[in-house]
Amino acid sequence: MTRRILVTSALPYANGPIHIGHLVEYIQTDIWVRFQKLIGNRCVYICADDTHGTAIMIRARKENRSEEDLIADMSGQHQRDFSGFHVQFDHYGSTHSEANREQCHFVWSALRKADLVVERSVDQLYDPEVGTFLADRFVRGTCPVCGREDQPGDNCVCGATYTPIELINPKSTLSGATPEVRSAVHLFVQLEKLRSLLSEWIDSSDALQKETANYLKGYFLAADKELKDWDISRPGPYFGFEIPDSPGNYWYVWFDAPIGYIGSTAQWCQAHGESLDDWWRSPETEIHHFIGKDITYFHTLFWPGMLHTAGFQLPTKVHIHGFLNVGGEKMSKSTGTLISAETYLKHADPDLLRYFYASKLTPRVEDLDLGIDEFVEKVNSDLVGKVVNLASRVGKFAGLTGLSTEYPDDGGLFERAAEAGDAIAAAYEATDYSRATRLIMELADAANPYVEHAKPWEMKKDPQRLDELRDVVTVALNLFRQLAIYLAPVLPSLADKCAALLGDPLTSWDQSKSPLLGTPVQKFKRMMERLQPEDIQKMIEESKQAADADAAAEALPSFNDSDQPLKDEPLAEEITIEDFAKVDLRVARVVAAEQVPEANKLLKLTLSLGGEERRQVFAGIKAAYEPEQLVGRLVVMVANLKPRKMRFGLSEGMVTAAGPGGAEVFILGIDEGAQPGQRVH
RNA sequence: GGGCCAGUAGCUCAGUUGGUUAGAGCAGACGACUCAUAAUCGUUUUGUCGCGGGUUCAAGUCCUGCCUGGCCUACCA
Repeated sequence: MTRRILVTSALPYANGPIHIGHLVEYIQTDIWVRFQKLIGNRCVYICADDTHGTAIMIRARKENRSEEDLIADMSGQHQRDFSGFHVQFDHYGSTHSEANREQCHFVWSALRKADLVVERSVDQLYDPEVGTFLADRFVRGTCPVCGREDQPGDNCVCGATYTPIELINPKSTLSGATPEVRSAVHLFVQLEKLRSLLSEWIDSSDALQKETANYLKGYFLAADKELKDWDISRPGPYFGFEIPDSPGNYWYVWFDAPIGYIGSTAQWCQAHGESLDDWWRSPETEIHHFIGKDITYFHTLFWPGMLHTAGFQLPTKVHIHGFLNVGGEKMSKSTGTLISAETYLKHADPDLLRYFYASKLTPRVEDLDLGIDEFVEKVNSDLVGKVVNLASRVGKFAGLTGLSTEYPDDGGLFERAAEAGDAIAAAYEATDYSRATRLIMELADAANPYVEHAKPWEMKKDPQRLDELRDVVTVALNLFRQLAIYLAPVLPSLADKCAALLGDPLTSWDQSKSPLLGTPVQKFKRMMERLQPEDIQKMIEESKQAADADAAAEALPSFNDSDQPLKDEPLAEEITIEDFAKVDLRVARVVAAEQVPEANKLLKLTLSLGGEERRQVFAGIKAAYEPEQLVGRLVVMVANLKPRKMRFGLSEGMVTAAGPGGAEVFILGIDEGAQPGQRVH
């Protein structure tokens, strides 16, 4: 029976590029979807960019462009990266779409009708400079419990948890300003009213891995605790959808993000003449969400509550995976292990990472580790040494012989591999890809000795033995073809290459059950390159450099320079280097500075050009500098300026400075190490 | 503090409801082959199955205590 299955991955946030950590999930999901399609189920893979929230708003401002422009840009990048890793969505939408707004309105009115929404005033920190309320992660300050400085807004390394309002000396990470406490009305969903529904769903639906169900029951749904109300609004300004019956308030990004699954499906339905109800309101349809463990509660409490209230089907299964570590450590920018999809693709084949993740993924909520040596050894040994090599070692003969018209005796290898198909399929179905790849490699391990013992290279030397040779080729390539089919969900491009070699598209799992016979074989081409440890090193190196560059850029103040000065005083006429050389600029040290009581603007400076050389200069900087500030400083002077007799004495040069005048005068300094008397070239 | 998971050969792991001398792949050693991307094939070394108790005719497998490591502990996308 054909199942109808809707599959989603979590929506990537539009505030950053896709990295190899994200890819665990998209590859996990894509493998499952490809598997479902291969065995003939009706399966649709839906995703979208998650675009709303303060972070997007702030970043758009910083980059001086509209949010729409920013998210369009990011969505393009995301889709490019996913496609680079052969992650194939049926539809990729955006939470910032009319389709999604419509669904949000619908869910919202259902929540209102069910009387689940309450209003309450909330005290929150507000950044007066940026003009926005601050989420916890946008505040840092001193821990009220242990006194450590520069701690996050909600907890401290000492283990204490608190609210940002309790922080001592809080600072906004957006502007550095000191936030003030302001109160605003927020809207809450009363989850407690949905307790029995949620309990029952968690208990009896089989939608959750056992450890997740236990965790939820023990922690959130414990008998002695109430489910807290869920704050789903944010006061403006906020990049998102305004709440229709609460002007000035916007839905919190976590309200409209999961609804984005539905909104994006609606777009797909629109484009393909499908009915949304068939996919979200039909008990005939399975709904599978793939998510990371960090967003468990959003998908297992709030989301089912919303779905149920709005009359949608509850998820059939929420598949939760752990995080990616690299070399046993958390990924980090500074060590270069937070490798972006883009960087990876410059140095290695995406299928290798797909295979490695597959070999590590189980149905459990466990973190997985990308060990660099392990990665290289695993993919080279399994994929190149075993699988591809099987085709490669008979590839040259195959062009001559083609495939036999009857399947030869292979000692039962093909049949055993065909029988293994069910167990492999069951492992894919259960998202136990580790098991699936292990079973497949057992088959590959059995196939290579066949070729070894058959000795096709001896047959090739004897024209009399062409039929025998053809039989060996037929067996080897059919065993290879089985492997390619079984691995097709993981390695789509290998399946394509196998199909091209044999002139027979791989479209169905059942093709693994009967051998391909009586057809010619195309000229063999290499199907996969070995991975070199240096390839990975290059990725890490490049990521590290990118991180350093980012950090450097971050450290700089944002350069938002006005164009006014240049307008006030346009550039002078072009000169030659000779013209410039006429001006003798010298480093000089201010050895004395004094007020000139009768002058309105002048200070009298004594400048040293080193040794005994002294110049007396009157400078118009009285309003900007105190004499004491200047003594000892190095300045740049025009040393060959014709001396000018002034009312207070002779001025023997000029100190260079910029600014419109008055108090706005800035003397040119020079970096440490320069010596008085040196010329400026 | 509480909860969950894991601890099996140098490495990554498999060991179904307890049942014969505990397995695979990789790495190592020796040998073979040359069709193949220094790939492959054969033989082969290595384990107090974290530690201590207990149940049983029989425990890596069940119970219990402990040790070690990891993860989680509601407004962070």
